[in-house]
Amino acid sequence: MDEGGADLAAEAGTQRRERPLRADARRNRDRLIAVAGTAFAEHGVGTSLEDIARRADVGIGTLYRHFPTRERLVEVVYAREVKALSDAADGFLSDRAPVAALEAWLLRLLDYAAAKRGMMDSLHLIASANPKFFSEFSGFMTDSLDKLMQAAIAEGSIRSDLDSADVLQAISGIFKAPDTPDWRERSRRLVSLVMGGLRWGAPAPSA
Amino acid sequence: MDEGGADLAAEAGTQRRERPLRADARRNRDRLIAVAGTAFAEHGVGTSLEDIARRADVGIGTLYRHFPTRERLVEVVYAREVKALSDAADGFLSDRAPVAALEAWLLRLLDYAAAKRGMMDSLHLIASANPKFFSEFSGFMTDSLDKLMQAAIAEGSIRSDLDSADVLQAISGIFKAPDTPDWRERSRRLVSLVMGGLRWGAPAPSA
DNA sequence: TTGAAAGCGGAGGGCGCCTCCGGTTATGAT
DNA sequence: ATCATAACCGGAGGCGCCCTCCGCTTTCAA
Repeated sequence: MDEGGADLAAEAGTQRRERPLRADARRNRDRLIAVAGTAFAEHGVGTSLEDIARRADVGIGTLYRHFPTRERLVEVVYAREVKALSDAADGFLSDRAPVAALEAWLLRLLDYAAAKRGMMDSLHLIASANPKFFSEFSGFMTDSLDKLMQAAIAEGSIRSDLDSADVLQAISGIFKAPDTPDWRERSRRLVSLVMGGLRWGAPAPSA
Repeated sequence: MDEGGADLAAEAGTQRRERPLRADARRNRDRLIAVAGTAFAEHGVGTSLEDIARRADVGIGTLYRHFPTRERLVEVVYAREVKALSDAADGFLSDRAPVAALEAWLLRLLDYAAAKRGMMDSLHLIASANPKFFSEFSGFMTDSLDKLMQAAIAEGSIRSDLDSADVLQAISGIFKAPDTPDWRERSRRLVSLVMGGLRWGAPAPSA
C-alpha cells in the first residue's frame, strides 16, 4: 500500500522480484529510502552514502546490496514524486486548455524542484551517468510532458518541431541555483520564456 | 602578449599582482594551465587534480598554491575562450541586425561548448560552488549577452522583461548530454526555442 | 657572490567509494 | 519444536582523491 515507490523501481530494475524480501531486509530497505530522502533534500544528491547508511543504522554493505549505485537509490527515492507529477499532468489536461495545462505543469514542476532540493539534480545525475536506463525516472517526466505537448500541438497552439526533451532541457537550466533569493521569480520568467518559444510557430522570419 | 588568460584571472582574483612571478613559477603555472586544459577537455572538469599535477611534472602543492580551488583553475583555463566569445559578440553586432547577432552568438556559444567539452560544465561548477565570485567567468558571458540583448531590446525586436542570466540559464540546459549523436541538432532547436521565446512578448505586453 | 624571499613538492591525515566474506537470522520442511 | 540452509547483515580494508603543512631548493637583487 505505501510501497508504491519501492515497487515501481524494484520491478523496473531487472525482472519482477518473486520472493517478497525477508522481513529484516524490507525494514532496512525502507529505512534507507526514508533517510536518503531526507539527506538528499538537505544536502543534495551528493551526500555521502556511508553517512546515509550510518544514519539508517545499517552497514554500508547493506546499502550497496539494496542499491548498487547511487543513481539507483536516487531513483527509488524520487519515484513517488515523479509519479505525482505525472498524475498532475492528467489533472491539468482535463481541467483547462492544453497550453494553460502545459504552463501549469511546468510551474508545478518547478515547485516540486524547489521543495525537493535534490530532485532535479538527480535527474541530471541519472541522465548523464546512465543515459540508457533513466527511463524509469525521466521517462515519466517526458511522457507527461509529451502528452501535454501533443495536446497543444493537436490544437495548433504550439509549434510542432520541438519535443519534450527539448523543453525539459531548457527548463532544467533553472536547477543550478535553487537557493538564491530571486529563484522563484527567475524560474517563472524561464517558464514564460519557454512558453513563448513554444508558441512562436508562425514561420515568417524573412518575409 | 600571450598571457591574456592568466592576467585576466590574476587581476580579478584579489588585487593586481606586482612582482611578476619568478621564472620557474611562471613556467610551472603555464604548464599546469596547458595540461589542465587538455585534461578538462578529455575527462571533464572533474578530473583528478593530482593527476593534472602529475602530468604537468609538478607537485600537488604547487598546483594548489597557484590555484587554491578547482574553480580557480577552471576559470583560468577557460578565460581565453570566454574572452574570444566576448569579442565575437562585438563582431556580430557590427555585422548584422541585433536579433540575428544574438542568434549567431548563441550558436557560437554552443559550438565552443561542443569543442571544449568541459567548458560549460565549468560554468555550472563555478556558478554553483561560488555564486558570488564567478564574475570573472560568467561575467564576460552575461556582459556579452547583455550587450546583444540590449541592442535587440532597443530596437524593439525582443521582449524586455528577461535578462541575460535568464537566457543563459535556458541555454545551459543543453550542457548535460554533450556527446549524444543528435546533440548538435538538439542544441539548434534549443536556440530556436529561446529565440522564439524572446521574440514572443515583444509587441504588446499589457498596454 | 650571497642571503633571503619566493617557490617547490610530497608526505600525511581525512574522507568517500565500493568489494568481499565470515557471522547472523529468518524460513520452510521435517 | 528442530534444523539445514538460503538470505541477509555489516564493517574491515584497499583505493583514490582532496587539501595542508613545512623542510628543502632555486632565483634574483644588492
